[in-house]
Amino acid sequence: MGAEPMQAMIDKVASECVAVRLRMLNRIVTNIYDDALRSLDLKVSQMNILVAAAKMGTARHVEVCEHLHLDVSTLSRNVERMKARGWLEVVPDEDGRSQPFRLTPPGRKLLEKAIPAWSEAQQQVKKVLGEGFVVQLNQAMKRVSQGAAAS
Amino acid sequence: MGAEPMQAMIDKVASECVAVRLRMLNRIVTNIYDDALRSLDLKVSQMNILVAAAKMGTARHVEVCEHLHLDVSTLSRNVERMKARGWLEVVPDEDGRSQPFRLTPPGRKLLEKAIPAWSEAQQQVKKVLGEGFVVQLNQAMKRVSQGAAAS
DNA sequence: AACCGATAGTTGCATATACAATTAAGTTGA
DNA sequence: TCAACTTAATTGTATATGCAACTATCGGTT
Repeated sequence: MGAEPMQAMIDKVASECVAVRLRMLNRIVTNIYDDALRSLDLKVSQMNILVAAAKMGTARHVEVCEHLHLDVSTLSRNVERMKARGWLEVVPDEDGRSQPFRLTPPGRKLLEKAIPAWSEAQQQVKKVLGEGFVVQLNQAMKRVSQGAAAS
Repeated sequence: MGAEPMQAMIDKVASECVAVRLRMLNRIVTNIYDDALRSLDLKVSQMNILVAAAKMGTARHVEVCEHLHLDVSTLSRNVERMKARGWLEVVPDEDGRSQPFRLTPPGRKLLEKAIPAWSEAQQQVKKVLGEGFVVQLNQAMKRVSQGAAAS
């Protein structure tokens, strides 16, 4: 395997690289959801955070990051933007280090308005990607979530 | 389906949204490849462009964008960075609008050095995601590439 | 009480991404 | 020929992302 001519290896990368395809699909799918949400001035990345907050009630950064496999600095900036828009608010906490946040009423309202648009995008994406892909995606995420904890 | 209580819908988004999982997996997988390539000061996003250029010889922006499903403005900035690093160069063209580019010798050299690191990351990712996922990913991309042309 | 290590978030910096608007250049039709 | 349209790429603006370094706070030890 190590002695293949270079051009063959380049062809192999082009035709087999998981990252290329996953990143492409991510761009395509993200754009479909973002299109559906555009009239609400909401992006799917932010909707994910709204949903996480809605589920958690009071959300700590680290918990959300573990849940979404996001770097804490990324979440910090995202939450900042969403606080500025009035969708999230900080909840006081005895621990002076932590800045747990929760949905504001306008944030919840927005999430409720977003759900019909989400449903359309979700349906469209499932149709395009196929049921088999969705099943495998869920399984892969389960595996990764377990494996990531171990590393 | 339209009359479900809101909390149930939020739970549904949290548990079923394809975008959430695909974006998570994209972050995780991208980080694995980027880790493997870090010593070369190369990211997998840029490696993808090097590979496309290597395959195409002389690459026009629009062609690369169609191939990778990338917005042209995104590619423009990426190519800009990679030209600045000496990995790509513009090829003169009769059409004054087009700025086709190709690998420079250092760009090719870098790509060759990157391939062993890529192989390790690729192997690791395939093991974590499972063969079933990779098969479905390839199929989904085929479907999307055809469907995208029609839209 | 003072120090030390761990933990929670933020900030500096760089890249990646896309939409909208713009610039530049080619093409076409009156 | 020149105006209108089209095509190729860049630029303005904003969000998303992650690594490294930093700040602030908490807890435990001495």
